[in-house]
Amino acid sequence: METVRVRFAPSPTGELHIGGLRTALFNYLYARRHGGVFILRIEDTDRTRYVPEAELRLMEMLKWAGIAPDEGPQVGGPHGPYHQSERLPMYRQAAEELMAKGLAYPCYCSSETLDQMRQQQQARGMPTRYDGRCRKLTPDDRKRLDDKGLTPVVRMVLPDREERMVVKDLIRGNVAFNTSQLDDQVLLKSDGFPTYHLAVVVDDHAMEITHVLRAEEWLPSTPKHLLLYRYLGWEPPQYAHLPLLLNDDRSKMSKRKGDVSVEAYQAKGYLPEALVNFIALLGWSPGDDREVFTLEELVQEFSIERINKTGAVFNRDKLDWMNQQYMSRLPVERLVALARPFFPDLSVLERNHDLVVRAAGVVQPSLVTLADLPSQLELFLKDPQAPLAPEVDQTLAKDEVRRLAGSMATHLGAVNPWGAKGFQEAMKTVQKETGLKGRDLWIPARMVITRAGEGPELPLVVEALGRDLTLERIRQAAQG
RNA sequence: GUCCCCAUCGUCUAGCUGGCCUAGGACACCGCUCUUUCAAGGCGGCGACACGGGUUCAAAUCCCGUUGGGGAUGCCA
Repeated sequence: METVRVRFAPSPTGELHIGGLRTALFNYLYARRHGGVFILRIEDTDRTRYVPEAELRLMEMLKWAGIAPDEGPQVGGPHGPYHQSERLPMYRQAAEELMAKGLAYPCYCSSETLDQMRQQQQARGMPTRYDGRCRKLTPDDRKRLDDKGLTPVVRMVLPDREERMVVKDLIRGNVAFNTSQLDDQVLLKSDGFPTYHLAVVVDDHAMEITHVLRAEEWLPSTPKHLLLYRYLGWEPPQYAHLPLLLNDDRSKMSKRKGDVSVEAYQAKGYLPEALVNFIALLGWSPGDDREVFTLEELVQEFSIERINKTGAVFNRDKLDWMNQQYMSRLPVERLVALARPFFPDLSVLERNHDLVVRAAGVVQPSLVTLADLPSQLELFLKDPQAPLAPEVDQTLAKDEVRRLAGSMATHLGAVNPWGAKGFQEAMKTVQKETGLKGRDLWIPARMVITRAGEGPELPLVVEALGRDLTLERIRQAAQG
């Protein structure tokens, strides 16, 4: 059996879209599952939308997600170059071959002419298609137009006779189109760059792509591609059109309503493993109730047969849950290391590394994203001079609470070894001595130690804080 | 407008070769519990086969239609 070769072919027009990441992921998974090759090809044929930074960042994002390509601009490979802008001669040659065969022709119509044509057609309730007027141009006509300084585009010719084109889609089955609904598609633009339709066919063939896994929005243009394969005498790849990722209102996922770029989720503190796991489950499922998968497990389980046909809404709540799953499984040291970019002041982190790690272990189960860690750690690292919340300030100002703090200082000072258990024991003595109990004891005690009204279980906080810090805070409260 | 795709809880989905489905799981929501705080955790609850026709002893599962949603209709990808 031939080696599976699949590609992800984004255009560098901005940040990598979540939908793009999912397409890349499915291609990656399919390649890995079948011992194939995953290729990255940069479709930079639209110079008007080109964003210089985009390509590099896009590749960084793939790396971040753990799905770096086997062949592509950075890694190279035997089928390069991997930028379409560097493959112009190949497209030109294909276009010329088609023109020589009478399967393509130069078209001199201006965009104004085309706009008008479409408007008129729409007004009459007709399908909007190029009417083919430039097909009839004689060599003399063309020469005259060339001499006028016009640069034509190259359009493909549709079959004379109406014909049924069948796309064999691995996900949707056979999908039939009638060539009478197709258009004399532009293949080469007047700037000499190819359109997507020509470039994708030429490149997929040249790069020996066996399977095209791409978003469903491409399904309607697949018959054009099939026609081109036939015109050029090439064997088309197999197609699988992936269900779309949707906004809450079920329209195609886009900016406007929430974040759609991978960068945005990285910046919010989502873990790549969680994001990948989450989007893998959008449009695909393993067939049982498992939901948490490593990349390796996804590779083992993945199959095109289990991709479904319906578009999937990108649900942030579930992503949060998924991220939390991964957050809670992280080794604490790693958690802290990954969260570094989210600390406003790294020096605090460095000065208190051991404390930070112990404290991170305490708050870990309740973290949703990496970005949550700094704020959750605040009560462990709080500056003694920092202003207090009004209700904390009021409570700590009470004589009764000063006495409580005094009692705590005495009895906690004697705790040995230091820890949650010793703290509990000592607090029993404090309870007897002060006569305080229940909420009257525990809420002020919490405030004495953490200077906050809420937080993780106090014994755990105390254990993580350590003897010295805890006692220091208690003494400060005792003195008022 | 035209063409194409799709249709199970609010969301992601299981169900695909019809009977094991009084439709399972997860997220969200609600309740209880644990916790002398807030979360997290544990337990439970709410909640769907779009509609109408067929086919069949039997349909969420097959067929047709309707409705609804989406996508495509660019010298963008």
